[in-house]
Amino acid sequence: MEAKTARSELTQSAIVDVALEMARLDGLDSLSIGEVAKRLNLSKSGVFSRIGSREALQAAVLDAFEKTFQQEVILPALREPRGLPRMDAMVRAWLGRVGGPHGNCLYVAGAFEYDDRDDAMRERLLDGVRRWRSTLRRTLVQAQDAGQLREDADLDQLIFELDGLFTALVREVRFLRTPDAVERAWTSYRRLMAPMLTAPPSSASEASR
Amino acid sequence: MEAKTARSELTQSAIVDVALEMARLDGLDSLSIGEVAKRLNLSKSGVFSRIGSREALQAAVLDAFEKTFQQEVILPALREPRGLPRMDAMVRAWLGRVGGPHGNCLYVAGAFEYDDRDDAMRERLLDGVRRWRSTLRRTLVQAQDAGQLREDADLDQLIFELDGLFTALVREVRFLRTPDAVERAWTSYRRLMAPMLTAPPSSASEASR
DNA sequence: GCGGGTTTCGCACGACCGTGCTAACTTGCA
DNA sequence: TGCAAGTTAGCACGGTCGTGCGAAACCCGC
Repeated sequence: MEAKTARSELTQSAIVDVALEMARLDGLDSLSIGEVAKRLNLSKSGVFSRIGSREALQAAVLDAFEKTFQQEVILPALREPRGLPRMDAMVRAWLGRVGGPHGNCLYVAGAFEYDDRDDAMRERLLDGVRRWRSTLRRTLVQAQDAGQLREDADLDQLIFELDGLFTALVREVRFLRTPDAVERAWTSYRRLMAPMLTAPPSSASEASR
Repeated sequence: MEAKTARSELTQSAIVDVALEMARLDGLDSLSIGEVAKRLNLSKSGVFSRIGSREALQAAVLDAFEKTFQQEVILPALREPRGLPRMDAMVRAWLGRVGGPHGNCLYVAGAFEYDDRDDAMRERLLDGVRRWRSTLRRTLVQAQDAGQLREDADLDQLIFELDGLFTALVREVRFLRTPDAVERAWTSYRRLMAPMLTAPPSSASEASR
């Protein structure tokens, strides 16, 4: 089960790669070992012996997703200065992702697969979402510290609306397939932030677009 | 397959009832005929012969959901005067639903099950969402006609944000299980509408809360 | 009470699921 | 080169799935 050779690690990561791809399209819950095996020209038990169990595969896929999420959304934003610019960068990266080919977000779509459940996978998903939200919060607090965001801004409310905007965008792009959905989301973001800003010199949130 | 007796219609509706219940919890896609049969103490083929096929059952469930949606959200609002009051009533009914035991919305959750597909069920779901949005639009237009909503309000943008708010709320309540999520959604709704109102005498949107 | 139509059941089929077990294969080290 | 360890395949098991088909049960009009 555990990887002990270079080769096994290679197939392991190939498995997780293709499983992540599948989970993005059909959801974490409809991952099947047999289908993964078919796409890799492996035997079902070959895949199984590598990953240990279906649930372990789902967990590994979630980890892999978290990694790409960090890579594509959070890490680039860390190159921007703390506070609003970093916030804008994160939002820009997030919105950009949804438009792309790998636009689906397991933290969004997974929420609706596991909402009325109570198992380990739901907890895992929750952890991911909580991490993401605490990153948002940290950035917003830094914006407050920098004097860019009003001190009396209700951060919980703001985070609810921001994460809600992301959720809505995924639905709009992938289900409704509205062509200008990303544009609409940008407009929403600006409208959302504007009243919270401390009389910006030239609307930091708008300028960074 | 078709109902020809009073009794058959009764079992038919019993089947759809329990199937709707199940679809609300686990999603339209994980409906299974065997599970429905088990919960009704019927044989699997008994259920099957009544509904014709799994897909027909899903369609019937969707129709039943639409009916309850009309009943619980749209119909009560029609008793309010056109325009903003009716809009507020619809939103109030919607938000109230999510808090309740049957809070899940197939138009929201289903969107994430069928987003990357291209079959008849997706089309059916889309039709439902489009109907709902056109109801929203009609009400907003009536609010404009009544001089309550600014003529230059971007209705498409507003509808995106409103429906997005509903989507976000479902996730917040059922997945995150944030206790005061409905309160947050109300706050969002008021913030969303406020800039669009035509200098209200005493904020119609707030008063109706 | 009996007959005919309607409804439900029992059973079977093939497909796919996750998971074990054992044998075959590949690889790296002595 | 040979041996041991690690990796994959083959196969089987029990389960659930949707779907068909023929027989049983039921209900209603005569």
